[in-house]
Amino acid sequence: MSKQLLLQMDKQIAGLLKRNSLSITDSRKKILQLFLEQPGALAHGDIETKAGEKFDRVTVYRTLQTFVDKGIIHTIPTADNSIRYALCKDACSEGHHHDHHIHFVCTNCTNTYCLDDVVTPEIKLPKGYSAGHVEVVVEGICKNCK
Amino acid sequence: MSKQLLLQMDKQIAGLLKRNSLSITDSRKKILQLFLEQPGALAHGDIETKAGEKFDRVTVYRTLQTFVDKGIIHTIPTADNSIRYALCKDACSEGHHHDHHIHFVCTNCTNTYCLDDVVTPEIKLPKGYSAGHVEVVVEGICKNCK
DNA sequence: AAGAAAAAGCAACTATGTTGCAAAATAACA
DNA sequence: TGTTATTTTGCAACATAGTTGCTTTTTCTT
Repeated sequence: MSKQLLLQMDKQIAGLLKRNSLSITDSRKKILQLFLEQPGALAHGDIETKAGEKFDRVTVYRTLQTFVDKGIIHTIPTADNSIRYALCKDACSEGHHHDHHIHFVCTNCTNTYCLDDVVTPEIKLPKGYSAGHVEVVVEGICKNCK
Repeated sequence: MSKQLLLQMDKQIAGLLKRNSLSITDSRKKILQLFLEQPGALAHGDIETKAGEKFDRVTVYRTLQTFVDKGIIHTIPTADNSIRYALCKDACSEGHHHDHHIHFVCTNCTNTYCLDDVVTPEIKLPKGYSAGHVEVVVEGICKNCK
């Protein structure tokens, strides 16, 4: 990556942190950068591997938690019990997520993607049940692997 | 539970194990019984607590894995990263699950239910993506808690 | 009932996640 | 810009979750 692009990204990251009234620290910058560079979602393990040489495990956990609380990233549940995280779109704000898109897990490359243009469908529930949040995860082959 | 009902359940359990060519052991019987008694899904922790005084942790892990492999139970992913297990309907067989129903997590009682009558909707994916399995988890209030 | 096969139990280990506290970095402000 | 207050980090210790190899016990087969 060019020096200029790095500087630009640094500004973008700093702005994102400021907007969420978070202090700007090395670990937060590094972890946000990982998300911005990555098209899909990241599992905690990925982040620890990629950023972990520089930062303590605990810091990674706490940083991710902070980002989730602030609505900067959101979690994606998967069948193999490994939570993945992905950047939220602008509409998300603290304590008020708008994650009405579905998630896609590629069984070939194992990447997880947010399909931001695919909204979760209405689900008709049996009598007596009332729906809150609806989570849809589709497994299949992504466009890069087909 | 009456003695007669227990005997009947024992027969049902033994049959289920035999049909899946599994040997009939105390732990398998006990764990299956837990699933049959329980309306909702069970997390590993629940099972370890309820059956764990009698059985080794490792046995519980291996038994659940065996049941999943045979298609006797299936897993339900949840947002809090705790896999839950529930009995499969008859249509499931080894390596070939027919879990086209959705799952419901009650935010009040925290129970997880299979809504067997609610089938997963068709999802229209962007160009290039091909869908395999679709997993839908709805959060809300169940009919017992409303 | 005896031998073969499968499963359970045990021990040890790895991975994952959490908490309290002291040290270091960041922010606020004179 | 330097000083203090606040926030965040790193460390240590702990708690929980899950795995693997191996021996003993149980179940199955005949």
